[in-house]
Amino acid sequence: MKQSQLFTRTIKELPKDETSFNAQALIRAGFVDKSAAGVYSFLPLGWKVVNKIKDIIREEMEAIDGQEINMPSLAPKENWQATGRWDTLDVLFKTAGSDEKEYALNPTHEEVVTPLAKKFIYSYRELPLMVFQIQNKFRNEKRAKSGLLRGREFLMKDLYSFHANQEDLDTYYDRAIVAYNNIFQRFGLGDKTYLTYASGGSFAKYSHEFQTLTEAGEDIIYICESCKMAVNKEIIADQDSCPKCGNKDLKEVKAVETGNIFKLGTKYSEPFDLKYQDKDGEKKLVIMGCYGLGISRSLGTIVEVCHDEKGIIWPEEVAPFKIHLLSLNENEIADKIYLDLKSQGVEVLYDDRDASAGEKFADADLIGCPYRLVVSKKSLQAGGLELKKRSESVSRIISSDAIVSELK
RNA sequence: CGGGGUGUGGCCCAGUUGGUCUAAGGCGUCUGGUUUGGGACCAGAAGAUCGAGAGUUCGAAUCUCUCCACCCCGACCA
Repeated sequence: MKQSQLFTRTIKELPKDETSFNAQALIRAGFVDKSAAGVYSFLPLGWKVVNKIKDIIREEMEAIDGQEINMPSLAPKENWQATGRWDTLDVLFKTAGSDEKEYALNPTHEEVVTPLAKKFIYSYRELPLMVFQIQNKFRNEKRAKSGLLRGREFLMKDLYSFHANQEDLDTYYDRAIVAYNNIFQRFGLGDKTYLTYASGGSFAKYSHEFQTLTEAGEDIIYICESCKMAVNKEIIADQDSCPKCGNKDLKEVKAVETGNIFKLGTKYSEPFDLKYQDKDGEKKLVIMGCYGLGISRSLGTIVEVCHDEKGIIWPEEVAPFKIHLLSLNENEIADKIYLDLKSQGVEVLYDDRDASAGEKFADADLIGCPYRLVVSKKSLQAGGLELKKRSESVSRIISSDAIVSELK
């Protein structure tokens, strides 16, 4: 992508109506635009990151036998009345159609996926079944805050699993934990993300959250450093030690809930009467699990965790582009390198603008691609191009012949 | 939802004891020229219902009332 053609530009000054780092950096660097409190557009750079995140999630969900689907954002009022949540869930956006039929803008999809599953699950032979989607969710938060960390419309992956019995759910749940760990590892958040015991609501003793350590988070958790588990403050009263090793020396930290997985049991199969016929011929309630992961929230979290005073430092797997190629008045040579890299499938953002060196360097730091490649008189005299990692301060010269093989 | 704060060209802002405000400056944009290793310089240009509505007044960005939006703290967060 040529930066001269890129939709949106970087801005020098901090947006005055944002104080969270993720929102400031993402707006300044041109990744997102805010249209209302907690409602953001993703611009080309931001959407590229979203798609990297989606690809990772998709791979890991398919690896645990999830099948991707897409459910509607609108759900008829009756679905939400069936579980009683039409009246009790205060974050539910409600809207009316022209026929005065009322709908919910789905904040989660148990009320949609359960009746959907009912249409296709009849026998134990169809279980287990796992479906997931990556979709916009709507929650009418009393107060949207912290940039992308708490929005009213946001991107989320939600997977739902259907099982014949509790043991099968338990086994699958553990596989999901492994998949989630892989995902956060690939996001570059592995070291900072803790599997955390949290409230299970009315239907299970505990749920598990994936909490990523950052001061920008609004949750308080207690971490056990020896086994990398944590306990959410909300349940610390009944769980004052590490649930895994019994360690009582827990450390209080702030974190953001990037994922949350639940054993739903029959909470939703009951109201929708989702049953299957077992080997013995008996009709039994399907046992369910749900597994959420905030995509836009993860994006914001990555920015909170991976940055310095100059800007974002994208982990390689989620970076909008691998390389930021800067031409300092050497567009002829840079054009060629750009085309070479592109033809080899290397993702390059090429700063071909007629801008000063200082502006290009500042933008490269702000946007935060993992590698910066500079073509200038100076670099050519030194024997090629200057290559620098965004995360490091040292640079080195590589010959133009070696670039493609080095960076592919 | 309670408390606090802020709304002035696309962005950041000055101006608010009412009076050359016919709204200043910086960034960005456009034109011309000079520049090019850490957000360059010169000259010129375009761009504003001063958040909205109502009111007070000879006169309102400035005062009053109502409303709206955004940010922060708190509460809330299957």
